[in-house]
Amino acid sequence: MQLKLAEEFAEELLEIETTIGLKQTLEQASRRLGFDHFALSLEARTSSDSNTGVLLHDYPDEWAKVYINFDLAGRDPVRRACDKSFAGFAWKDIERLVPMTRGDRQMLGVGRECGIGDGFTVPRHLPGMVRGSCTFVVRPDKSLPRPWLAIAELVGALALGCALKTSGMATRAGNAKLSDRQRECLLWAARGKTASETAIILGISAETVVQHLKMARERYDVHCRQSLILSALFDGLIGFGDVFSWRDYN
Amino acid sequence: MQLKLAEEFAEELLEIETTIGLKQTLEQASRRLGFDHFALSLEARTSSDSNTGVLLHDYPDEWAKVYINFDLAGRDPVRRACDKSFAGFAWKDIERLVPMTRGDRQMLGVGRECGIGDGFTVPRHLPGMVRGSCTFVVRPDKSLPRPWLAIAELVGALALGCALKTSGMATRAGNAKLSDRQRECLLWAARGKTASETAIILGISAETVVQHLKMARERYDVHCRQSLILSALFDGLIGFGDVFSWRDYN
DNA sequence: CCAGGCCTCCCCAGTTCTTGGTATACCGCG
DNA sequence: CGCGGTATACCAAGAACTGGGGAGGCCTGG
Repeated sequence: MQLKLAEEFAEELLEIETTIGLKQTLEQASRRLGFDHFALSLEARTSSDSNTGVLLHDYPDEWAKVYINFDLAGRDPVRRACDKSFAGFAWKDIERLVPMTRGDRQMLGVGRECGIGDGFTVPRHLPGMVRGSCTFVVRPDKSLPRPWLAIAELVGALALGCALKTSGMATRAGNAKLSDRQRECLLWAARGKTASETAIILGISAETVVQHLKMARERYDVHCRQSLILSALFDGLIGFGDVFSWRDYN
Repeated sequence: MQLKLAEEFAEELLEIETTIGLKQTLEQASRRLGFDHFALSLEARTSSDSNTGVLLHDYPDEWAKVYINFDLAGRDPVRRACDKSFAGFAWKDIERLVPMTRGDRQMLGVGRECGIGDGFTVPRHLPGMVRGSCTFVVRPDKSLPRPWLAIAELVGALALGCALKTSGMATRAGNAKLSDRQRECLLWAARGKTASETAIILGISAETVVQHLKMARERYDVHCRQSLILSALFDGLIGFGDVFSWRDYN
């Protein structure tokens, strides 16, 4: 019964092309799940110039103004909790995830005065790329619709995926630009190995490793190792897991 | 009906205290959802110490051996796709997320010969801390149980959260921090600039840039530029947006 | 069958990184 | 006030990387 609702939204979300459409769909979804407000934010992992994010919400104007004018984002405990949880969490349970200061509680109190009661936030991260969250909120006089939280989690995740797609931040996978051997050399380079070390690991000549990396740089049209690794990483030709988890073994 | 099953698991997972208990629960869950195998992995991003990772699975021995002995982790497209998706994905759809080489396809073929057919992987990241995934797999002669994937997503996320708690990684201290200047130099390095180019851009001596990068490497306990950039990128100290969107301007 | 891609190996000249130092100056904290 | 952190600057040796060549063998698709 409830899952069907989720599937409906899933189908809807797959067809959405614009952020406006996404907003409307989320608005409807949050109501049908028993919430009063929603908010979706997607931030590109850039520290400088910004403008590459997505922010959709139907919070009361009052609260939005307060939030922006006082730069509350920097001290928002919900945001901090997003960095600590794999799954969606109720705001009531935030203290189990991160320590709360008096100021934090005060901030939530101000929220309540603006019509923001308890909330359920679905956090998602893609390393090096984006941080996102999708939140569903009830008014202060209501409590969270427990039976629907699992569905909210699914809807939130789908909505975030949709936002990622429509925002253009996601790269659609093209064809692999590198040969298998080239990628292998690149992977060891990303793991911090020098050409000669890689040569020993792969059992080939150091010159060959250099050659593979040379060709790889040429294909990506970059002239240094760092850029090569970053490009391949961004393309998905290598992954953080490939690089770091290896490190744990030695 | 299906959601009830998920709630049951949720309750079970909340009470689990040991990784062994988690393994048993996941084993049961995967069967009841219509899968033949499962695998859960949680990797901490520690630069040096402690083996704080978690790896639980009930894959055929044969496949596990092949995977480890041939270092297939380095060319596993599933792992790479984990860095590109907010939500769970079927292996069949991986090509939409990351490019696949011939070697990748070959690898999946070997998997099939070992009894690993299609799979559904739930990826989760906490920036700067851990990356995890929970995978459910069917035998080569079967196809994924479509109606249960949403439930699998929920169960996977809960299991990852449980693993995070029991592994004790959740509380570990944060990551290395860099000074502003160090980060700035690092950023230009990530953009492919040499030390002397960066020096001109920042209006300081090339030697100073070298010094900043030297200190940054020290803090991250890495000995080369590539690793420094990757670490900072994974920790969210810099982002792809910082590197690539800059590139678009010039 | 042949062209083209891939993998392998080699040479060289020039540039850049890495690592080990030393040094001055500023600032905040206890 | 000293201590630690930060930012700046310099030197030198050795390792590593980059960009320019050339060359043979294997396999695959047209």
